[in-house]
Parts: sequence; C-alpha cells; structure tokens
Amino acid sequence: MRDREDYMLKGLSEEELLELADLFKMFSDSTRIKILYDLFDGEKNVTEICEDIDMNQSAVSHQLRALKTAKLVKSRREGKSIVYALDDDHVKTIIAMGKEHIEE
Amino acid sequence: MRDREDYMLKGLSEEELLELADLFKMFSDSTRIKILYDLFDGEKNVTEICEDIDMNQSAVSHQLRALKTAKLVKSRREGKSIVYALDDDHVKTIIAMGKEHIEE
DNA sequence: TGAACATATGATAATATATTCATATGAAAA
DNA sequence: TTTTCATATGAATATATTATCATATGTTCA
Repeated sequence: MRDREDYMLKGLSEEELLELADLFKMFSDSTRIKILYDLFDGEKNVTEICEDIDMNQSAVSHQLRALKTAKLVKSRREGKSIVYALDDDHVKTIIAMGKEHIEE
Repeated sequence: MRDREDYMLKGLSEEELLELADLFKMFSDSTRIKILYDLFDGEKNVTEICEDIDMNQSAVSHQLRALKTAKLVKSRREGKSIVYALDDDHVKTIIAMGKEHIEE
C-alpha cells in the first residue's frame, strides 16, 4: 500500500472515497432504505415509522441514529414524540436513480 | 410481520425495496466504489484496475463479479485480458449525488 | 505442447453489521 | 409524584461481508 496521504484516484482522496462508501452504506440496508422512503412524503415520529415499515421500535431507533449521524435525517421533539424528516435534497434523487436502475 | 406478499410501502413492494438495498450495497464498499470510479473514464482490464486502486488481483476479481452480477459493469475478453466497463448510465449520477452530499 | 501471463474461484478467517432484549431517559397526564 | 407513553441506548448474539491464500481456468506465444 502506498502512503495513505498521497493516495488519490482522479481527484478524490482515499478519505473522500471512504466517506462516499459510508454514505451509500446508509442506503444499503433494507430497514434504513424503508425509513428514508417512508419519509419521502413528510415528517413522521418514530411510532409511525415503526408501523409503516413494520419493524420494532429498537431496531428503528438504532437505524435512525445511523441516518442522523450521516446527516440524512434530522429530528425535533414534539411533546412526547420525536419527529424525523429527511435532511438532504439528494436523498430523493439517489433513491430515484436506484429505482430507475432496478426497473430496467 | 404481515404477509410478505402484501407488504407495500407507497408503491414499492418488499421485494423491490430489497433490490434497491442490494443495489446500493454495491456502492457501499470502498473497493467497489473505487473500481466504479476508476471506470468513469473508460474501460480497463483487471490488471490496470488493480494498479489504479492499489488492491490485489483476487480481491478486485471478487468485487468485479459482484458488480457484474448487479449489472453495474460489463466485461469482454480481449486476448489474455478481460476488459471491464460501466454498464449503467445511472452509476455516474448516483456517485455524483453522493459526492455532492459529502461536499456540503 | 508447455511455459508464461491474466483472470476467476473456493475456502477460510477476520471483521463488520443488524436485530433483539432489557433497561434507561424524558415528557405528559392523571 | 407516580404512572404511562415515546424514544434511546448498551450488550449480546447471529449473520453477512471482505480480504487473503491457494489453486484452477483460459489464452497466447515460443
């Protein structure tokens, strides 16, 4: 392996490539992609998401945290609930491109 | 869990959602995304790819097979070599969207 | 034909990831 | 201020994924 520092593939550093992979990792799990897709039509609290995608609360919470860390969703408290929403315009585009690919 | 058959999240079936996740899984590994990105500027044989991304031949071959199964790359023989190329127009768009996200 | 080159493949071991369970935290309502 | 509702979190287990090693397959050329 060359030095980590000077590894570059056409303008993208090793670090940026790892970041890219980590980003797409968020879309690579069916629970997470269901959550993202569920949020396409607006914000929802955790309970609603659980019902929509038919997964238990703990699993959903864990994945929501991952999505939030990746800055793909944001959250705010509303009374007892926490409401989640998409936090990136590219999310819809990325998923739409994916849909087009599998529909071919 | 409801019946697998009738589970649907806004027009996408369970099966399509799994397909989507599997597609994005291809972008979620740094070796694979390096390969895809390396093929942005045209076809290359396996040896060239190995050199560009600085990974050993076996690992690259394994990942190329995965990418081919996912219909993201195609290959053809050219003498002793096998030449790989991108096989989907959406690949560039998907990666470009990812780049935009991480650059924010 | 056999040596050299290019790629693919199977098995294994190391690592990463997701779900579940139990429980903690935090807000509201009785 | 205790109970209930909503969400988060840590630990443990189960599963999936990846790189490596050894070797097989296929091609060219002497």
